[in-house]
Amino acid sequence: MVDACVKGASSCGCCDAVGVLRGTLFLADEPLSMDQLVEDTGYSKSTVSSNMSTLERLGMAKRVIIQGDKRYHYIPVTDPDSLKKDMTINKREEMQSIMVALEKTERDLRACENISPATLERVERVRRFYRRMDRLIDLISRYNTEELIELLERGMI
Amino acid sequence: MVDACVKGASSCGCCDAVGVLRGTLFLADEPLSMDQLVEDTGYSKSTVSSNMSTLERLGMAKRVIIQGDKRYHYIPVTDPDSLKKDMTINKREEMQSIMVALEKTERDLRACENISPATLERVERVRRFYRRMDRLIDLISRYNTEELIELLERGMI
DNA sequence: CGTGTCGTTCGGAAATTACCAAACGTCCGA
DNA sequence: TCGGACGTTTGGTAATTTCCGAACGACACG
Repeated sequence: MVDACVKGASSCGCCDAVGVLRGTLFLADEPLSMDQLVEDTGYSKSTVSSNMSTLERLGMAKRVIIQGDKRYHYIPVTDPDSLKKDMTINKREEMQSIMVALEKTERDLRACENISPATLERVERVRRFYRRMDRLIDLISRYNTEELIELLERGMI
Repeated sequence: MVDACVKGASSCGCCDAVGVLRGTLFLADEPLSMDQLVEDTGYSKSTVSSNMSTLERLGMAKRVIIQGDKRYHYIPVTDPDSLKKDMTINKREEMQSIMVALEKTERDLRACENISPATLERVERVRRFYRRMDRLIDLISRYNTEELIELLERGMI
């Protein structure tokens, strides 16, 4: 399980520790303090601290306050809506940055004297594609998973 | 433009060179030989060779034969269907590996004596979520982008 | 105001990764 | 069968990244 989290983490550019921490948190029975994470994972306190903040930033973990304990405790984020939301947001940002670059490239190409029409056409086509994909992800984020599946299954017939 | 490709490459776990090569290829007017890629990017022949094969494996570039030239030439893959296909395939594989891990974890938890019901419940919930997402991506891969947008826009009303 | 507990930040060491140059294998023509 | 053009594979090195321990800042309590 931890392995799968490590793989997932590395596929979104994070180091192994992020995956290990996520997996540990995910399998824990109760909210874990930083000391417990240090003990369970074998990483140092500083490593746990910095990587837990990236987990938090990515929306994969949350801090909670335990009554009568002044330390922070972490819980894994597991509700479907949050998970789906994070997925779409990440994908969306990726799309946006590519689209910005494509638009700039298109402008540069047009400004240039001896442009190759084929290249320009290619840039345009890819830009159109990304614009569509962006729109698609936007639409997908407006539905919940159930609705989407139902809608698409209905469309298949 | 090349920058955006580099960012995109690093977001799927590839090194910068993969992005640079992809961007270079994308902006080129014609199919490029390895020598030209070496010259344009400044990387060594060995680096270009190995990274072009990963680009090929990822479905982002293709080899073509130019008449009267025994060297390989590369072209960027830019048609929407291929791009979408690769996106969904990659996402799908990611899902599958997480699901396998979740299933194994669930089995292990059940086999264990003193399991926490809360943990088991959490694993089940997340697994259900991933199963749904997998189904969703499967459905998405069966349509083309236009159809999907139309279907979802219609559903919005 | 000290003191102790927590969590974060910082500098350097260790491990990993990316890259290059050289050696190697393969294919083709002479 | 030799020689040359191409592309791939293989150590070795340089650069990056990860991680740790120590120092630091914040906060609560006596």
